[in-house]
Amino acid sequence: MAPNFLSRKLRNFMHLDKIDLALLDSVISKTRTVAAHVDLISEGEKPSDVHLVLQGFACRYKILQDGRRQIMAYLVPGDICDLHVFLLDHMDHSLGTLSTCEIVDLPRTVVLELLDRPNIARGLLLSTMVDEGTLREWLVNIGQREAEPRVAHLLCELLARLRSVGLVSDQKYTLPLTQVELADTMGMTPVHMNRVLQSLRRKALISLESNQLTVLNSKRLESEAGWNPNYLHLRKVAAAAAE
Amino acid sequence: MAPNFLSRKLRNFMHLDKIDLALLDSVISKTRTVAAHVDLISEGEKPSDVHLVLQGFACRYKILQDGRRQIMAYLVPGDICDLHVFLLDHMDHSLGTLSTCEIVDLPRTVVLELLDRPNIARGLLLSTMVDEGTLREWLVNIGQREAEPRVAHLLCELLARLRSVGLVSDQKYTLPLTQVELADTMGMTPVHMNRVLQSLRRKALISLESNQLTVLNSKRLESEAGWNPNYLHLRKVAAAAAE
DNA sequence: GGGCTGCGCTAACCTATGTTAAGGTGAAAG
DNA sequence: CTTTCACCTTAACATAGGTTAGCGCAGCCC
Repeated sequence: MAPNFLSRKLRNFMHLDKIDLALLDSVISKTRTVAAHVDLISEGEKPSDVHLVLQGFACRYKILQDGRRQIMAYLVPGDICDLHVFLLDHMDHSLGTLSTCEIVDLPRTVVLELLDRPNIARGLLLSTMVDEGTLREWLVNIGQREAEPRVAHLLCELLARLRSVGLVSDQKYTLPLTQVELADTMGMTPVHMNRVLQSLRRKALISLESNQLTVLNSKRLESEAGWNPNYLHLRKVAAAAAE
Repeated sequence: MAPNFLSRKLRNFMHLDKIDLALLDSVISKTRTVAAHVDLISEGEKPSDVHLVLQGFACRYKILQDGRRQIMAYLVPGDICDLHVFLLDHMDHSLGTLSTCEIVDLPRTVVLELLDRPNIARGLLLSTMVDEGTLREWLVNIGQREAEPRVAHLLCELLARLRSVGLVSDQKYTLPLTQVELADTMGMTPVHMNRVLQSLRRKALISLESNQLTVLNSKRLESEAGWNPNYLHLRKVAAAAAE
């Protein structure tokens, strides 16, 4: 059975006991596979389930009148979205897959069941707050940093986030995104995104081919990015033994 | 006594009964005045109280190593920040005043008291979600829009938000910010901020003098901005009678 | 096998925005 | 009354990043 990325993630924040872990395992049993570039829910719709990503990359995004798209968040394995979404009666943005994904739809009742377990509840709330912090950091990133440090920052963040759920080995992770999608994330054009990636490669900070991203020199990449991981609030539990 | 901006705001989302209103009134009795440009809490500190703004403008912001500042949110009268902040053990950003402010510090116990009233709790949760939606919209704004529509968008948002708490009359509101602060909000330089404001004035879309902003032509300002207020989720209760 | 199509890459050119510098005004301070 | 200081304003110049266009390659369909 696939590792439970949700419990892996929550254990970055909280200790979970056997019962918690069993509940989390049961919750992810009904997976569905969603193709790339498919909406899980679209702007304007009434939210129904909470979505949990177990594999692949999904995102939040908005499309403007003129067709420009801004990707506002990546959802990677272990990420759960919109814990409290039931309160709203229409989505003000869309949620869609970027790559092929394994998704779990959590109906309201199941969410409430999870929130009944104190440590799971705290973990989920904390990870919601981390999502918000991440959003704020993205705003800073786009508002203040020039293109190259901006991209470097994103790559550092993904390294940290994916590592926290065990998806990094050897400073390498899968980045199943096209340059157009990266550009729409960073608020720049695909042409410029390409220029930046070339430059990062030329400086031997990263390598990226066929969706495999390797951080070749994390020290320098981080300093280029002005990287400070405090907003991920990951220091709580140092060790996270594999399942 | 000053109007209770918190209950005004919550009544945009939920119906509140007499007991709710009385509780909200009692909660805002211990106000303190904070001078402009003072931190309510700084990055790295352990959060203690939840802060409520009753008058003036405050903001969330971060400062980068090189001294650049990004303002990530405005807190205007009625805004409450970080309902769940007690969960975190250090702030990943700062909270500070922009103008002179009236602030209420809500200790944990008072917050819990508020959350005990179901309609207040739902209202607070909803307004937290609106804050998040606003943050996402700011990301889109900075990521995708050019300077002039970007500023126009901010001014439209403030018109809507301040109107929802009764602080707009005659398409006019108080904007107690310098052009430097506006620039730090919009991810641009003060010089360019000035150019944009001049241009909006020349087009007779706004007037702005001594911190009074008037929207002269909201139709055209909104179309310039690509304005869509759906993310404020304000349509719930149409009427909001004054206290 | 030939033609699409999506994606990465590059070049030449253009423009929105940043940079630097300096003058003007009004309010506060001495 | 004079000085100072914060803020607004404008101008001249510099550049990061946008725009447009085109090539090459790999995978896929017929």
